[in-house]
Amino acid sequence: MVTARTTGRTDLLQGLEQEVGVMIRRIRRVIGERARAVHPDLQSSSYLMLSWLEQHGPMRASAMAESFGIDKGAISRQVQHLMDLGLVDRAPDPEDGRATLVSASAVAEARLADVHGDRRRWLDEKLGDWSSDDLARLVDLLGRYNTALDS
Amino acid sequence: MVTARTTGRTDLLQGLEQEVGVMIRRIRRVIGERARAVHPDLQSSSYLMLSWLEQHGPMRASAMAESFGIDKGAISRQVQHLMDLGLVDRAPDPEDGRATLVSASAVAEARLADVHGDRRRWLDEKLGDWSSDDLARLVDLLGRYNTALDS
DNA sequence: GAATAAAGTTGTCCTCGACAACCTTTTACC
DNA sequence: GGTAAAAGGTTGTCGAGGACAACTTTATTC
Repeated sequence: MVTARTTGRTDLLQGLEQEVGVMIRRIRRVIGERARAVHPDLQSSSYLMLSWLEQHGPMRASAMAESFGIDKGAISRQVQHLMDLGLVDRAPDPEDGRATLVSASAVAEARLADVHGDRRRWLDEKLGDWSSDDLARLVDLLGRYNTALDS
Repeated sequence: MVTARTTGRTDLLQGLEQEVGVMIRRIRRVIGERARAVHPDLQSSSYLMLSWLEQHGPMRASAMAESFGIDKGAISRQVQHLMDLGLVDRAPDPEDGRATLVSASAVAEARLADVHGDRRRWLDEKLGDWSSDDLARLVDLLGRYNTALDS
């Protein structure tokens, strides 16, 4: 198992890649459960998008495609999915007739608030022994890592 | 944007979830490129599995399913894919007639060594400003996070 | 020695992103 | 001011890849 004891940078990258690989596979379950808690038919991927919308406010589909680094066609379908479930609202962008602004609906906000409560309980259960410092460090490092991959 | 300044634990979880979501989407591209560097027809997912095998030595399919937390059927197909490309070897498990031990082939080891060189150059380019400490911390925290998700 | 469990394989289904063609609106440029 | 190029979205098609379940083969258990 790769741990912090591993000193070489090459080995660290190796470890990073593997943890990411494991994470990609494992996280699906957790996100999936959370998505179903918001709405039984909500897809995992759309849940992440909805959560993003809730925190960042109304935005264009193209901006989301940019943020997530995925195809605009995929975004379009996700938004449609969220519309079907009544979890997002769409409004024409006053600044650009081609664009529409997507935002989390009131229902979605309420459901997400519930889920955040559940998540808090989950946190206490699974990550109870983590300090807020560790948590903050992980979020910070992940954010920097994501940014670094961008360029 | 959520940063380390965010203090509440609930907010931290929110940030973690979002960074993980972004990461999952973005990392696919990088892993995909790396996979193709090992073999043009190698799938991303199989690359991660191969890399795991190289570092952890021969293991059963069931052990991999356990490690990755995915279905044994998926593992079976991935191993088959790697066999088709000549990147893994299979040997009967002397301790259990039902099981087979899967290991990275000599060819795979050689290719992976090349790719590790490339990855090192990529590291210097993208994460050049990261300290080994930061890298080690990220790997460690990710590992602990993955473990926490398990239970 | 029959019942149960575990290791793999295979078939079917679903999620989800990539790529490309296309339509609409906006912007740029002459 | 009119045409060309670019940007925002939608939709069709495809492939990767995991979930679930049925099934075969070999171990284990009582």
